Amino acid sequence: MIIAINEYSDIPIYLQIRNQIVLGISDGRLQPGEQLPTVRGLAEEMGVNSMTVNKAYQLLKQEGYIYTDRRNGAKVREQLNFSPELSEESREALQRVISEAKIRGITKEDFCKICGKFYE
Amino acid sequence: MIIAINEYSDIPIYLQIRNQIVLGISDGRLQPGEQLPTVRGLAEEMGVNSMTVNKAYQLLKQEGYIYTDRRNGAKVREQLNFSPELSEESREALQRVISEAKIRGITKEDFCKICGKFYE
DNA sequence: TCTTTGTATTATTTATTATAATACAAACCG
DNA sequence: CGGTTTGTATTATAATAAATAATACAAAGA
Repeated sequence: MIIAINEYSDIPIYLQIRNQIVLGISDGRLQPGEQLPTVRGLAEEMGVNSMTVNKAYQLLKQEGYIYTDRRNGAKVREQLNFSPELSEESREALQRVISEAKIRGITKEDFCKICGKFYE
Repeated sequence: MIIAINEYSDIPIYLQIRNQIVLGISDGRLQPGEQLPTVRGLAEEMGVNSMTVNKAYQLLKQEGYIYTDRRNGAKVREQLNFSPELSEESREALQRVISEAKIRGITKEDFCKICGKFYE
């Protein structure tokens, strides 16, 4: 899976990496059990420091999306056993998005249509 | 309107202020044309630096939510004439939220229900 | 004139982010 | 066994962002 960063974004690189991998898992481009690039390999490919990639992997590991093995690298977890509820961070982010939507006059129905597109 | 900040949040104070004011506008706690607290007043009330509040107001002004007057302070804009579409930032944030929701097994229907709650 | 408003300026401190250069333990490979 | 590759730890440094502090200014109302 191609991971590209936007150097002009105000989102830190390590978070952009984390976000893209989570997105890849969610849309199936990364399968459960699939091998991720090595820390050094991805760092070189992206032109960033390997510790920056490591930071992203540490976060993904802590969040339960991946696991790592000293020898075998990082893999997507086979069973992503999360609770079927949004995290606190996501709920707050969603509230911010919806507050903007309301101000812009986007109806609940239209908003759900937009969500549907992201759901595919 | 009460503006409270979470000092343990990883969101900068000036953004927390900005977010709460946008939220207040969206749910009607702040009405169009309504006077906002003064920069210095709000800073003292919240126990933060006045330049931090000023930074939030600058952002809100730039985004088109409020306007300021050297003598009369800051007010919510009467006509919030935004395009009826989400900003790029909001769309990206929504995509991140939905990617997490999908991984957690939350269906599109359940997600729309959650959105409905935020819409009131 | 005095006060209050947002704003500008300058400096300093703190925290975060990113890079750099190594090093280490574990485990696989030939 | 020796060499290589893996994630990880360490230490230092640089760059940037965030927050505070202390003033000062122009505008405008009382």
